[in-house]
Amino acid sequence: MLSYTEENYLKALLKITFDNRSEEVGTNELANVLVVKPATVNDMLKKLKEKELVEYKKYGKITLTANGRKNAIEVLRKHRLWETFLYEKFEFTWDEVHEVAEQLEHIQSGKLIDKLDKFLDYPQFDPHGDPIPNKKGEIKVNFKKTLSDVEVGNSCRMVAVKDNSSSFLQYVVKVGLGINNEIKVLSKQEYDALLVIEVNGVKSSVSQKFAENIFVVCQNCIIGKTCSKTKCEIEK
Amino acid sequence: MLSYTEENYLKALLKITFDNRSEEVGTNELANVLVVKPATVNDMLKKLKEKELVEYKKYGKITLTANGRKNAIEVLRKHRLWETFLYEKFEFTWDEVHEVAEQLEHIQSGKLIDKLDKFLDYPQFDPHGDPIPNKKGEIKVNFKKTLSDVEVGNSCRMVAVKDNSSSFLQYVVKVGLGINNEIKVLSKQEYDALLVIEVNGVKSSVSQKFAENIFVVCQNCIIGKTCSKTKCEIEK
DNA sequence: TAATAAAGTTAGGCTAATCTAACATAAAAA
DNA sequence: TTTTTATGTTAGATTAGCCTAACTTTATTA
Repeated sequence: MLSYTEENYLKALLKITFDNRSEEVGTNELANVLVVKPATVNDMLKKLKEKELVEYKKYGKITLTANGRKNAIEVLRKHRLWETFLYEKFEFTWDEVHEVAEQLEHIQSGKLIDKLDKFLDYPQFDPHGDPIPNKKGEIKVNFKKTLSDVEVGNSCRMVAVKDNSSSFLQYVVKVGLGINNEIKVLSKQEYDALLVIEVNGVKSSVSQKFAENIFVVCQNCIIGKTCSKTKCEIEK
Repeated sequence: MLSYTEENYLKALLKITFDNRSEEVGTNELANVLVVKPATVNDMLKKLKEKELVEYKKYGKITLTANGRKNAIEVLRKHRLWETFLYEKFEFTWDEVHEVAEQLEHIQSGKLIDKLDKFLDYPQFDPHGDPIPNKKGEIKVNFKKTLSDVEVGNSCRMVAVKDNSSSFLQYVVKVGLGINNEIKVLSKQEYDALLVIEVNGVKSSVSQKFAENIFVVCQNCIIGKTCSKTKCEIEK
C-alpha cells in the first residue's frame, strides 16, 4: 500500500514524462512540481527505489518502473474520473474540480472507482480535455499542437489545456474560450509573439505563454493534410 | 485546519459520548476506540486542549468544547452522507460502506458536502439507521432500547445498529435481520441471556452481546404505552 | 579548457503521530 | 483502611516527510 505522499510523487513523475515527452526526469524538476525542496525529493527517491517504483542512479535521471507507472496511472485515472464526476454531477466549474480531485484521488477502494466509472458511463476525457486511463491502465497520449504552433491565418479547434491551475482556467473562460471552440489566428507580433485570435466572432489578444497552454487540433489535421510543424495527434 | 488524525480523535470522542450517554470520556476508553495506546492519546490531548477543542485536567475526564463538538459533528455528517451515497447510488452493501466513508469523511470541500446532501435529497438517516446531522450541526440523538432490553413475548422493530463493523453487519444479514424488520422475542435463557427470536417467520438464537448491538423500538412505544425499562426514544 | 552556473547529494534538524517501559494516581476490593 | 487493580502520565525512541546549509558533480559558456 502506497502512502498519500508516495502516490503524489509517482503522479508527478508521470505528469512530467507526459509534459516533456521524455521518460527522464530530474530531481529539481520533480521538486518544483511537488513544491518541495530537492533534498526532500532525494530522500523520497531512495524509498521509491527501494520499493522498485522508480529507477535512478546517483546524479542520474529518474524513470518510473513498470510498476511505478501502473500505480501512477491508477492515481491519474482516479483523479480524472473524480474531476468528471464533480463537473458533470455536482455542478463544479472547470477551475474548481482540480483541488478537490487532488484529495479524492487517494481514496482506496477498487469498487468505488469501478462504480464511479460506470456511473459516468465510462468517460474518455475529463473536463479539461485530458484522456482518462481505462481500467487496464491504457491511456491515449496525444502529443498535441498548442495554439502557439498554429500559423497566422489558420484556424484550429481547442481540445484541452496544459495548465490546470484555477487562475489559468479562469482566464481561459474570460477570453471566451472552451473545449471544442474554433479559434482563428489573425496575427502574430514579431517581437513578443503576442497573438490576436478570434473566437465566436470575438477578437482577443493573448500572450505567448497563454498560447502554449492551450492544446489544439489545427485545420490541416482536421481536413487530413500533413502538418507543417508538430503533428497534431499521435496515438501511443 | 484540522489534521486527519485530529478529526478522528474528535469523532471518536463524540461517538463515545453518544454510546455512553455521558459527556465524560476516559483516556483508555478513547485509546481503545482509536486503536492506539493511552500514551498516544495523552500526547494528542495536549494538542487538542491547546487548540481549545477539548477540556481536560490531569487524571480527569475529557469533554469536547463547543468548537470541538462542532468539528466532530461536521465529520460525522460527512461520514454518514458518504455512507448513504455509497449505499444508495453505488450499490455498496451495508457492511462495505463504513470503511470507505472513513476515508471520504476527511475530504475538505464545503461545496462538495452541500452538493452531496442535495444529490441525496437531504437524507435524515444513514444505511445503519443513524441520524445524519444537518448543515447547522443539529442532530437527533435517539437513546434507544436494544434488543436485549425487550421483554420475552414482546415484539419490537429494529431501527439501527450500534456496532458498525463489517463482521457484525454480515452476521446481522445472516440472521435475516435488517432495518425496520419486526422482531419477536420468543424466549430468553436464564443462564447466559441467549435469546430466541423470530424474524419474518424464521427463528434464530442470538447471544446477549449480539442483542446489545441491535437498536429497537419496542411494541409498547409503538402503541403509545409507557415502557417498563429504558424509554425507547428521547429527542435531544 | 577552465571558470561559472546549474543540478544533485549529504548531514543534521524539526514536527506529527506513534510506540514501549516505567511511574503515578484513583478506584475497587479485601 | 490497606492492598490490589485499573487508569492515566511521563520520558525516551521511532518513522515519515519535510527543512536548511554545505558540499559534490555535471553541464554550460566564455
